[in-house]
Amino acid sequence: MEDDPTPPASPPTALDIVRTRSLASLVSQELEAMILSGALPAGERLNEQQLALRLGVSRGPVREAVRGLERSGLVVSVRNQGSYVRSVSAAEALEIYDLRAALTGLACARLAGTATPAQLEALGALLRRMEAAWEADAATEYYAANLDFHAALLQGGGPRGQRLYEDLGNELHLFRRRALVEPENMRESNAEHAAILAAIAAGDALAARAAGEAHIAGGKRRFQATDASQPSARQQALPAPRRRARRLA
Amino acid sequence: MEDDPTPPASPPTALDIVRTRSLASLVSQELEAMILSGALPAGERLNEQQLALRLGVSRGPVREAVRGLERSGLVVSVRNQGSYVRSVSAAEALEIYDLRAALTGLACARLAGTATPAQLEALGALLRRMEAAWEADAATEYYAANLDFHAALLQGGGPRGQRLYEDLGNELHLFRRRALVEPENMRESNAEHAAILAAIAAGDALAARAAGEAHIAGGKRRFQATDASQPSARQQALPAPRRRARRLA
DNA sequence: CAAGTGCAGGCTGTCAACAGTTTGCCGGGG
DNA sequence: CCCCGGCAAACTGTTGACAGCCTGCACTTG
Repeated sequence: MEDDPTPPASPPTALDIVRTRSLASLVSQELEAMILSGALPAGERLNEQQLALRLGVSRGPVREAVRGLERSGLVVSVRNQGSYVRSVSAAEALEIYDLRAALTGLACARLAGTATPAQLEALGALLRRMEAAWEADAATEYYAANLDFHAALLQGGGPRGQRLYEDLGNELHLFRRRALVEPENMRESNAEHAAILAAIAAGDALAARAAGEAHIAGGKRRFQATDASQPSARQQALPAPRRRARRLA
Repeated sequence: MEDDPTPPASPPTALDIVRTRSLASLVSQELEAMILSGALPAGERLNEQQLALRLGVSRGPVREAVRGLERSGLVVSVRNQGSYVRSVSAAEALEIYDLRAALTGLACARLAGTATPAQLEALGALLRRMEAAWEADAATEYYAANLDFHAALLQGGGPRGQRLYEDLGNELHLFRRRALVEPENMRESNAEHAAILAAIAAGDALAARAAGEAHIAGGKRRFQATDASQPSARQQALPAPRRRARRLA
């Protein structure tokens, strides 16, 4: 979407950012990115002072940001002890897959009844993009297109479900470094994508729902296969017992 | 830890509360209750100073609490302008029903495979409680038992889904004052409850899922019927344009 | 040598104050 | 009569500072 009836879709001016976003929201965004990128691994302790210093702000906005992240499930806090990047257990990861499957199925079903030709064409384009990426063996490109495909799917389902799906996907990143889509899986995964699109295009809500659910279930299966996912009986609730900065002398 | 590995389910001591909960979390809890009870209606502006004064704390904890509520969808904030209790449009309310249906179906399906006799008995007891409430024409009692029944259902599904369901239920309260369950609806609703329990007891995951979804879909239908739900084309994004405290003189 | 105790340091929880922005009101001009 | 610029109040955004708690080390004691 280059330009629109709304203001000329300008790349958000620096001035606009300052005028519309508070420091707390920016810090929240930054922390979320750091967590999802792995710069702050699961179990890591969040030192407010350190983060504030590093981001060049006061502790207030940092605390507000952490509260938000706590609500969204990326962080857990203990009074007088600190906040930690949440670690997701294997059981929780599997449940999250189930939830995403239900959400995806719902979105696909609705999309089967409401999809416009433009939407169908956009989905088809993403499908071809993934196919091309698979043939070129470009894993990261496939990964990006895959993300876009799912986003487009969920967007057709409704705004609330979309946000839920994104949040759950973020949480999934907290189960260790997730295994990226393996090459041999790309083909299987994309075949499922095609099935989803076909059902939507046919206007068959039930089939679309089943295909959407089956796709995420397949992802869950592939996830279980690659990641042995029986590390220890249960992951500890508070992984990093507060690593203290070592005194110099 | 007075005398046991797991202290005898003591009602949380005042000291424990002080020791484990921060002011921010308590304020968050309080604000949430005020919003859900209708004391702070949808669209209402949240004045930080006023709330802080009223709750006897500083603005810091209030701000942190509001950030959490913002993430959970109960509040929307605009920089330099304030925070408002979110108003949910009719379209959003309907989507939320769909999401809850999917979540409930998922939980029922899983429960059909894992339910213990104790869980089945507990669900049965709640069912009878609702029936008794219906015969006694005790709407509030029915309402409470209904809440418990659904909570028990979702509890069997998994902790993450349960929290999601609760959050969505809370959001639903923001669509005006929701109409309580009408007397004639109680019987229909409870029949659906019985169908759910029967399917779970039979261990039929597919039927349980369908029954769970159908029940929420029924709720959606009843919701649409009672609440005309076409108030105006779309609800304004920022309902209360900042009512300013009137000067005295 | 093991266990218990006291102390220092760091960090969180909370508060009060300052700066910037928005809002509503009032008066002057077209 | 309507519109517009200036003004003052209120409120939010942010910061810095203080108090209390927890942690870990060192020392003492049996």
